[in-house]
Amino acid sequence: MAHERYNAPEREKHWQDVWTQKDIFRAREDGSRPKRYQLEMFPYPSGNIHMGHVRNYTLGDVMARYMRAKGFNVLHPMGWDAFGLPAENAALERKVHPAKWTYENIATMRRQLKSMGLSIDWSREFATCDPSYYRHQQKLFIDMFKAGLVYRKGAKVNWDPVEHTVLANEQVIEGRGWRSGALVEQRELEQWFFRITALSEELLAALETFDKWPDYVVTQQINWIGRSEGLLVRWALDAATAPQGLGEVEVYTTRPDTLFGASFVAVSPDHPLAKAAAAGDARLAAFCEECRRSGTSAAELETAEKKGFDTGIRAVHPLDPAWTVPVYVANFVLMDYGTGAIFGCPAHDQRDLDFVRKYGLPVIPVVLPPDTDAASFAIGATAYDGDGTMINSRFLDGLTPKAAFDEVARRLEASTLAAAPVAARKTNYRLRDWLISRQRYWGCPIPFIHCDSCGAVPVPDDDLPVKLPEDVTFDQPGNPLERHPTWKHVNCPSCGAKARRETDTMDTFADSSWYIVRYTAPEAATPVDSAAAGYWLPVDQYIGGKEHAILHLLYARFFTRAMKITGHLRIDEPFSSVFTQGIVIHETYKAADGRMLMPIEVQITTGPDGVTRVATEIATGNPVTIGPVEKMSKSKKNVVDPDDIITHYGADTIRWFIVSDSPPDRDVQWTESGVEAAGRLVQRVWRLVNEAIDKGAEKGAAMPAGFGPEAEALRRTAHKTLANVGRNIEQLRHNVAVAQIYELANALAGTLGKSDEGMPWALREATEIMVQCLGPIMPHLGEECWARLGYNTLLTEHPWPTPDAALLVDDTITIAVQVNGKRRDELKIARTASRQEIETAALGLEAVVRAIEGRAIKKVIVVPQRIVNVVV
RNA sequence: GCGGACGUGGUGGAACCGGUAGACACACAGGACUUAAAAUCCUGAGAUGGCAACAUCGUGCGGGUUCGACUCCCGCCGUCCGCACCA
Repeated sequence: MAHERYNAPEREKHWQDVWTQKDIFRAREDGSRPKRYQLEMFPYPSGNIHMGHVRNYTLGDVMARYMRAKGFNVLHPMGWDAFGLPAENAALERKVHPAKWTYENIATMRRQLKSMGLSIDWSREFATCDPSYYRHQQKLFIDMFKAGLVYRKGAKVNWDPVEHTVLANEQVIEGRGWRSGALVEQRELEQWFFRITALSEELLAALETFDKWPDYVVTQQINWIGRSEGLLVRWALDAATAPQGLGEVEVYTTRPDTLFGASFVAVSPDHPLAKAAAAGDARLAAFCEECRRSGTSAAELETAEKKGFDTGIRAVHPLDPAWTVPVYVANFVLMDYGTGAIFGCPAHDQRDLDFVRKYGLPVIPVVLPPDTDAASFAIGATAYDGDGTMINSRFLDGLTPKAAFDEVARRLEASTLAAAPVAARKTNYRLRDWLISRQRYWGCPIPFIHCDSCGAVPVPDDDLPVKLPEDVTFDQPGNPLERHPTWKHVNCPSCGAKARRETDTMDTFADSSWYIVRYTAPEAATPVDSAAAGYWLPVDQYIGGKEHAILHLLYARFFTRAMKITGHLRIDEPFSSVFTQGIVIHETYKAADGRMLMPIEVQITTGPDGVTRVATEIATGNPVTIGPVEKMSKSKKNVVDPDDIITHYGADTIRWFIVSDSPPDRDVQWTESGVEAAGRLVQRVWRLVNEAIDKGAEKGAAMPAGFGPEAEALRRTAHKTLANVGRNIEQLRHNVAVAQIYELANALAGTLGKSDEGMPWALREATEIMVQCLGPIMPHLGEECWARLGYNTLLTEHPWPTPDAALLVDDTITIAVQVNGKRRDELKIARTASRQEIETAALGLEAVVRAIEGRAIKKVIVVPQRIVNVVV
């Protein structure tokens, strides 16, 4: 019987309408079922969805649909990370208001996401730029301020004098603003900070329990927090050389064991000691100024020379009052780490060694590497930072560095300088407080009012939200909020005097740090509905790009803890499990005249050798060079528009292809032939299902008493596929699940023409299993087949079947037989066969006898159900 | 420099806890159907030698452990990513 082709675009629309009408993806709290909060990182509404979105949301949707079928009460929401700079740039370039631009993009992208057939609860959708969202963020901000987790302080920023704005480090290119080209100034501005460092230790400690996070993410977060154990050591300054009023300098060190190898002390150009010394020394002042001016970009730092300036001041060694070392101002000492001052031990620190070689200071080795002769040990061009035995260190000699560390700490803690202990143990962190002030319009207004007498006063609850004014223009540089005629002029909520509204807005990372919580009750009058949050949180699985492995995840972790401290939440961590997906890559194409071409402008054929791929430009017929496979990007032009694929092939095809072939955590290469294969599979499944229905048993027919071998084999394949597909989806190995569904489809196709006892029943069973297995990945086709199979219920609402355990293990198995580790034959034998039976059968195999060549058998290793190895 | 990941046919990848390497898919070749094409279906295929049976080699390179290594250990090489003067 001939069957119509499956009309994907038409049927997909139909099933999406059915799902919407029945409202089946709406999530409700239900204590009778286990909950599952499945979340993918919400998109920035930049204009259109791209393949990265398709991959992200497909991976999550397959999981959400599978978990739903497994009986979980699933929350799977979607929203918009809608504040941000691109909207302001669009306003600048196209004279369109950021809100209009943003909401138009949201409308487009919502339509595109819906065309993918995602099982999203759209009733919970929100955009972070909506006052109904950010008013609660303002409330959280004020509560965090009251809890001491928000504060203001002066901070150095990159100031663009033309744009009148602060620039991120990435926006400073060779010392100039990326947009204006103006020389960037370092300005000290009062800025708002989150006190994330207050939680350094607990943010670090909890990482140890993250067994369902990628290891690399945990490692990167550990490094980012950067805990180190050290000692604060106060060095007295030689009074004869020190500036007036300065008696000491405090350094931070993780290697107090190497103190007897010290040859200098160095301070940052911004250190008070440097400033005091520069006050009386014009050349030093000029040196400090030069250090401040030099770039802070990674590239510049890498090549920057280690430079120092001898202040003439001498510092007294804390373990020997008779020993002094010079104090330098050095460009490589950072003011905002430790104390902004260090002591240098060149023998055991490469950077110190480089510095000392330049300025001719002594190098004293104090750690002797193992199995090295003390008399001949010397430091050349390379510092030694390994373990060993202390030497040249008086009372430390012979100790390990670790023991020496403790001994120095003990002695210095006990001795005093100016009536206080010389040293104290100190744990330091690389993590800095989170600067969130942005001198921008399109962000969440910071809800504070500056009053000359009361200081920074929070906006009262009743006055929230502080809404962005809509009547702003972008025709001049700077922050529109600053120059708005009325917005910032308000009265102090505390004393009533004339005051000034804060015009900074928040870093958009703040918006995305708690949206996961808001999804649990997006309409709640308070930031959090504790019943809803208590039911749904934490997120059971979070899926998104690797680029957010550090900051976004860390900030969301911080917010969760801060919301607990301020009484909004009762959990510590937002994500039980995190998964980071790879990117979508594609070949690049270059025409002879150097133009990059898009994939749709290029036709690929196979060359005369049958292997080489040949590309031609469709419009001109000219040859095209196939370039490297790279991340899809507009500049490389190697982008494929998801809309085109969905229109042409349908959503199921794009979903199937994007999870095929490559493991989800690796990059996936988009190929035209791969999409065609996915499109073919859609039609093939439809044909197979129809043919199987023609030849199969009626829906609900009684299971026959027995099955012939062909029917039995099909049943085994079907049940194994069912078990494997479920397991692989749970482990986010979608590509393997896809391969297994192919295997079942192949088995079904191979069995269709065969007649065997019980075959009609087995055909229907295998077909239903295949449809259910592909349902989470190709939900529309799944529904269509399900209806064709005679069901008037939805596949989406049908429980995931339990495989028959008896069919998952074979009675007869095939095991390999090796001779001296080389496979020589295979053996079909009962699964329950004893070692002796297996050995006898294996030794009787003709190929095995031949391979033994009459040699004496030393031993036979038999691993039942696995392998036999004959050793001769 | 520090940290992390990866390396398997022409291609993407599979291989559970150390047990038949190459599942599945792409590309390719041959065949069926067709006047023909498209679509579809079937078959083949790691490399080398051989008509074949079969043999040898084979998971980046070099060692090691083991009856047996893509898998574990040691040392290299290469690619990619993150951080980067952190005392």
